Amino acid sequence: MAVEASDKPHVSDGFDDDDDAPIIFKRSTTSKRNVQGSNAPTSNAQGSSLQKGKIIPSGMVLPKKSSEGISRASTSHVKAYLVNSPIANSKSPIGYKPKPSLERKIPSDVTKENSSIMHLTKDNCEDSEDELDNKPLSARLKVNSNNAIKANLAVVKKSSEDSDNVDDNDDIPLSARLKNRNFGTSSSKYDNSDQKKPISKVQKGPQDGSNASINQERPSTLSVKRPLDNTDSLYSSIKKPKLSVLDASISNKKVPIKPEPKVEDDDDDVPFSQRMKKLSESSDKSSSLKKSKNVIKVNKAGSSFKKQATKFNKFSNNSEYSKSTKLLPSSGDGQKKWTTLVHNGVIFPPPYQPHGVKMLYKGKPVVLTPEQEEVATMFAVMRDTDYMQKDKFKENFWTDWRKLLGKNHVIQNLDDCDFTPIYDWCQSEKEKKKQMSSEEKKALKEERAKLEEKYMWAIVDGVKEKVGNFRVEPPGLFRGRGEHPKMGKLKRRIRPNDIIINIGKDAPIPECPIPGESWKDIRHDNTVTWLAFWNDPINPKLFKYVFLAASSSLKGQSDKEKYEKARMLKEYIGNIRAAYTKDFMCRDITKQQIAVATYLIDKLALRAGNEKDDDEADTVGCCTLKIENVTAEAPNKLQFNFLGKDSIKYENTVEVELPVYNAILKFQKDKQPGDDLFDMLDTSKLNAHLKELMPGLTAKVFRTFNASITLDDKLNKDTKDGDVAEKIVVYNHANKQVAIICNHQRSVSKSHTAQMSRLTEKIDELQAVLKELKADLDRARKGKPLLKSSDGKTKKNLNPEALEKKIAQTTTKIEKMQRDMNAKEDLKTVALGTSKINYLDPRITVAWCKRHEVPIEKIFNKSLLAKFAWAMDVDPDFRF
DNA sequence: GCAGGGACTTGCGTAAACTGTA
DNA sequence: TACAGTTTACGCAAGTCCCTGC
Repeated sequence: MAVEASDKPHVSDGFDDDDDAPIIFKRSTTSKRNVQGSNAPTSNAQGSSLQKGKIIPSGMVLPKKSSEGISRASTSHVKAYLVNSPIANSKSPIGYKPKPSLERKIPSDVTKENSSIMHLTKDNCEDSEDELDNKPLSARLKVNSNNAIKANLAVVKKSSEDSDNVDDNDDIPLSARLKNRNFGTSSSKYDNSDQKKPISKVQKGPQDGSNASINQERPSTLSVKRPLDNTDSLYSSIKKPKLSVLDASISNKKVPIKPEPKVEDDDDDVPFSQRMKKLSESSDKSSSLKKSKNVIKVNKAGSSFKKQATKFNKFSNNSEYSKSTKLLPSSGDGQKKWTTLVHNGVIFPPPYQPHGVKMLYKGKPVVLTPEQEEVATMFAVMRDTDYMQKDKFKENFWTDWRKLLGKNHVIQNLDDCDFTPIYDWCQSEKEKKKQMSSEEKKALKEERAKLEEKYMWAIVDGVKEKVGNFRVEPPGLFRGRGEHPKMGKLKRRIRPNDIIINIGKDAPIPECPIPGESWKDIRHDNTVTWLAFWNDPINPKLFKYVFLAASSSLKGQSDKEKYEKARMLKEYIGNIRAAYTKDFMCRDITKQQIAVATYLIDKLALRAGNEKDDDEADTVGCCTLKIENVTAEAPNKLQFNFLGKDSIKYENTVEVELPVYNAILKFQKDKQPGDDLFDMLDTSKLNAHLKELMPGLTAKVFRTFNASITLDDKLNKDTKDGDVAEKIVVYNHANKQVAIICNHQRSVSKSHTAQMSRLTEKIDELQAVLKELKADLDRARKGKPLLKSSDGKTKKNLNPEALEKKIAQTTTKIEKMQRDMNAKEDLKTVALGTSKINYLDPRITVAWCKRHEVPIEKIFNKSLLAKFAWAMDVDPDFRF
């Protein structure tokens, strides 16, 4: 949904019938919340609980507004919670400072205060708080983002300027950079002009049945009609046979629902691919209408999308099976995921080939059996890694290797082992491989591809889909991250009788590729998406699965549902924040802990934090924070310091609301280091509570929501006129903000410093050339002969026009290098990919590219284009 | 209500592939 | 064309969260 900021944006309770009026969100007051209740959430997303007909708990927080959509489900269960929402009925949500409306005060002059606090006092203007309701807390931070973008853009404008504009805080943990931001800043106000545009577009009809939260007051007959100008024509033209996360919420709409045409219902049990074929004619009609509309709008960018579509079509045509870039109808957990499934199982790594190179023990060569040698080689190749500095790694390796050696082996301790001969042999093999001619490399690649071809594809309901990881993991030493207690243990070879295959009942059982062996089991479970699995040899309680690739329809559908659920949170977030704010001072300690934990998850995009076993690395998330992970700094700052997922350090100091600060002090009282901060809480309790606030809501939805809305907001706020390169700078910067919020870090490349030095040198050289050219131009204009070049050579006399051209070329080159250099420095510790792959709704990017004529290939690589094929048809006006 | 099994998503490091430049 | 530098794809570890059975 597009929104543009007015000078005083605020949040309205509902939607104005006036299509042309800007969408205004206004934080609801007590009395209005009941009115909202009549406007059920209709975002095209819904939790599985609804699908399964679960009763919606009475505590459900109502969304601020509904979406236009098509209800395909019963609405009875929705009505139940519409009536009973305590939030809607609450009179004084803020316990410590009674106030009729739900308010967290945003300082009126946040830039001056430089505070990240969200105040609760009444004497702050409602406007500023209202405008923030639909933004992630992180996005409210006072960011130096604009400066950074300007810095990068300035390079384009002023090539000769130095690179002072790059962030100088790259050595600070990503999360810590947040502290420079101001929660509650109005820097990311929606723009009113933006608000208007999309609304008018969206109201023409939901592009994917999910976009819109718009025009809830429309007659129901309108909302259930399948719009002809739906941007996702194929998708839209196909009846979704089952309720999805997306659909159920639509059903919340308290309006009479126009039934779907019966003919479509009959297709419920027909595989999607077949339904697609069946419906292709009708969809063609609508899509052609839609396409013609988009072509006009999209112009140059449109051609890029068309090219992409052609690529997919080519792929599809090459196959004897249909290849869909559209999505399967949703199916919730425990429901049918496929009707027919055919695949060829998995491929095993080749058996170990002994090299016969002898390692040394106390300086003497030792003969090893092939099994012993294989494991010794695994250890030898890790010589240059950090694992070799870790005692636990060596200890675990020694324990497992010793079992293979036997007690009476000549090798009696690891310290006297010298693996250098094996290491050297591996290095030389590596080198040999490197030295192979390109023909040899190509031949090897083709040979491998030929071997693997049959495993690469599965046929799901008649559609050829790529398999993600069809190669069985080879044996190796376990590379647990951080201080994993099992690092270095031998990950044994997986054999066919470790593997359970899942396949369609009528499909041929994949032939076991190892003669004389057989699969552990064959299943025909169509409620799951995995094709095969085996028990993790390191932790047999865990499994390793073979799934379809990210580009598959099944994964795409799941992805889309994820983003729709996050979009739905946008409708609920205001009331959810009000609800937890109310509980900050609750006497019920569990409630209070839930409130504070939810606040942290919302504000800092923390992960939920499941309990962990002792045989895993000691990392934490929100619910598992230990008291030493949070340090209170008077008057109201909290300093976070812990190891999160993958043992990535999270360091951040933020100002919080006083009740949160006090609550943390209370939770820490009388506890010892190592004790849980939230001792009354775990993720299941937290998620159960969240589900009472919004169907399907869990802690991780906040991350998706925060990430996507931040991208949407920043793109729309910061994108200015300019060339594609400038726009990409804006995009990358928005992407960077998201990565910082999510604490997506990467280690600085070893060659970073050298690369920067080289770039600096090159820029200096070009600056010298430019200076010389300018002097030449000056002389040429005066009709004087050119001076000799710096190396003493006589220059060819050029006319002023030619020199001007050269100057322009050199300037452009410098600008590009400067821009690349700034970007490189700016992003050296930030991993942009993770958020792009997992957290940013691709429709935001696609729509932005269309609006601003940026070729989508500049933002999404080949894999992402395939993964997000479902998002490519999005309307240019799409807003998260 | 809880524990644990099970199925999936998220995440970083690195090998492999690709691209630009001399 | 070779090589260095950069980007992408892959591998697999490590999360989240649902479901089931006691």
